[in-house]
Amino acid sequence: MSPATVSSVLRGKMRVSDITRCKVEEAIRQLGYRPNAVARSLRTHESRAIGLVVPDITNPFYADIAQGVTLEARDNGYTVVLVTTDETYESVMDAARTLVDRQVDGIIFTNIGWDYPMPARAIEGVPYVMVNRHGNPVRADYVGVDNYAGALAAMQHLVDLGHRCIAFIGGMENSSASQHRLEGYRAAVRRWQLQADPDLVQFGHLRYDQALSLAMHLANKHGHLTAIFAADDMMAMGVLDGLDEIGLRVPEDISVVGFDGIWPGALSRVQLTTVVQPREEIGREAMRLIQERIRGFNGEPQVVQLPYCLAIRKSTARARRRARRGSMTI
Amino acid sequence: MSPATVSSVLRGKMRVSDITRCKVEEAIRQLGYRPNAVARSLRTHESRAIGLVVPDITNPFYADIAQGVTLEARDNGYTVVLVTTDETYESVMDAARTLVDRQVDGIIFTNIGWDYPMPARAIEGVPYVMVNRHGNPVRADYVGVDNYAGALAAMQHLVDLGHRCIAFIGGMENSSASQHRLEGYRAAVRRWQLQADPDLVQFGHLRYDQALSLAMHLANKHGHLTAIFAADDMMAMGVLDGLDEIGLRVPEDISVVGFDGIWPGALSRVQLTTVVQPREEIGREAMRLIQERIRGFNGEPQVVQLPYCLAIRKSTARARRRARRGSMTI
DNA sequence: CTGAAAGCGCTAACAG
DNA sequence: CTGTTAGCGCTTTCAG
Repeated sequence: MSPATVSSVLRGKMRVSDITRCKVEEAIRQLGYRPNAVARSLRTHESRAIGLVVPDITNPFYADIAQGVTLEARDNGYTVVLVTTDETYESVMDAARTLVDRQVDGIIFTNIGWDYPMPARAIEGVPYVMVNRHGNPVRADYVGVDNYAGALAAMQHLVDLGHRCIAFIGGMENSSASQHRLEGYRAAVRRWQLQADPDLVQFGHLRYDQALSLAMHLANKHGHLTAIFAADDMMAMGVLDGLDEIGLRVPEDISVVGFDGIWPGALSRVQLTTVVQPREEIGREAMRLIQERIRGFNGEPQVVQLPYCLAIRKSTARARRRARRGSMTI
Repeated sequence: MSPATVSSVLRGKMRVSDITRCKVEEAIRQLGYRPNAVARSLRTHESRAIGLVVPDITNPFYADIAQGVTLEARDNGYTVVLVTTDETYESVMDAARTLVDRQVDGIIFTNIGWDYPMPARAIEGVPYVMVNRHGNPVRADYVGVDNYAGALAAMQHLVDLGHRCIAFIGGMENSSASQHRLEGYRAAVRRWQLQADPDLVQFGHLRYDQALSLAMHLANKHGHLTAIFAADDMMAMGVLDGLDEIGLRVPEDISVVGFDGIWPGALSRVQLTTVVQPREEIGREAMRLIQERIRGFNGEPQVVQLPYCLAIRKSTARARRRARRGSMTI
């Protein structure tokens, strides 16, 4: 039996008679034959693998996205090559190069800086999509939520509760997501004429510990501060813990809102109010977009904004004047 | 210039003169040439890729292990192919087949059943290591902690606090990790003559929601119950939330101990006492073991037990008789 | 020290 | 409908 015939059977081509097809299938079963995907890739220039670039798989936000990507990939016969970066341009490009060298059919980038000169030479010709952050201007397909509107909704919620002095703790300054959330915050400050002190805007670089100390600093310095809006849940949880540390109660003394909707925020002990993103669905959608491109779709960059949703839990409440620490109750 | 020469330069062979080496390197830079890893793999029968099989990347325990694997892989020029399973034998074998077809150099399996007939035909010849669970008997390299001793330490801590009626919520029954933790629990029951009721041992299958309802059930049914030892932190957090739900306070009414040491348990709102495993290090060690095998090491299966550590936080306290719900305080 | 040639396992194009 | 052939891009003998 010729290799070409076997190949045809495997690929389900219609050019082979039912009788030989059966014989081939039988032989395959007998010998336990498994085709070599690497040889196939070399020949067809298609690896059926996609690269997934995340800064930190340890953060449930990315883990959830990875879950979505992985499931959707499996359903479509794709395999996922996972690469982590340290958020620097160099490491992202390294990741891209590795992936391209391995001939992945496409790359999904999550959370990379919007000032990166993508597509760089490293990924010439390989389709890619951006998740959660996009470039400036948008040069590739993007999936995420409307960060501006989400932030505005969070702020609106706080304003409805009577808060007038609200701090914002942002993530990475070179990220479209952070910038749009900050714009949402600023729009709210203008629209409802909230206290507008530049010192109320700080950047915690998406890190729990930085947010923790920023929260302590802000709360101590600004006696009127009654609410903090953190640009992601990791930071929001840092804020919660920082506030605990200086004896401030949430939500009685200070309200806290996060962004993302990772599961630890929903624990009954935490009950973080937050703007929840459909993370797994974002991952799946990214996988769908990349497949379109792989199949040759060549239209303008698509921007897919999935719906967010404000989960009002127990970290927010009506604004009340804070009792000063160490003073008598007024 | 012949391809052979270029190849020699790339592979750092000593057979090429410095002068041509420079010329080649220059040309490579000029043309932005990047070698095709797929072609190389086909030729050398080495893909420099390893497969990582996890049940659920969304669980921080696996995410942390994946982080360790990924970092160690990157440091050694390996790439990680991530596959998720649904914990069934079939899906694990599917994952293995996919990985083997793609010619990965080795596979790291986390948390697969110990009754699986590994090595199965699917992975004949491809080295693999098991993380957190091993087969029965041990047929491959394994990395984890001493689950028996860890469980015993957790129990000892509870006994030291005066607890005599302690429930155990286990994970998967067909897992070595769960079984060893259960043995630790049973040894403690015998050694310190604790209350030994078979109904105090339940299985929550590593799921938050199942542990949540089991905790409510156990606490309601067993009035003397003063402590619960959950076989992993996800379940322990379910226990915490279940207890909250029926108005029981932790640790005043009931103490809770977990296993793993995932970060959400350390939040100041949660403060879960737990047996912490060095998860990232476990991932790194798994990657190291697999590389030894890939390099041809062919000795007996190695069992690497990394040190655990009991983190005593705020979910455990001295045992006290519980006030019965709805009754007056005694 | 360098080049020519063979071939990894597969698929596509072409003949029979 | 089936078999033969050529090559995907690389590495590795083996000659020169």
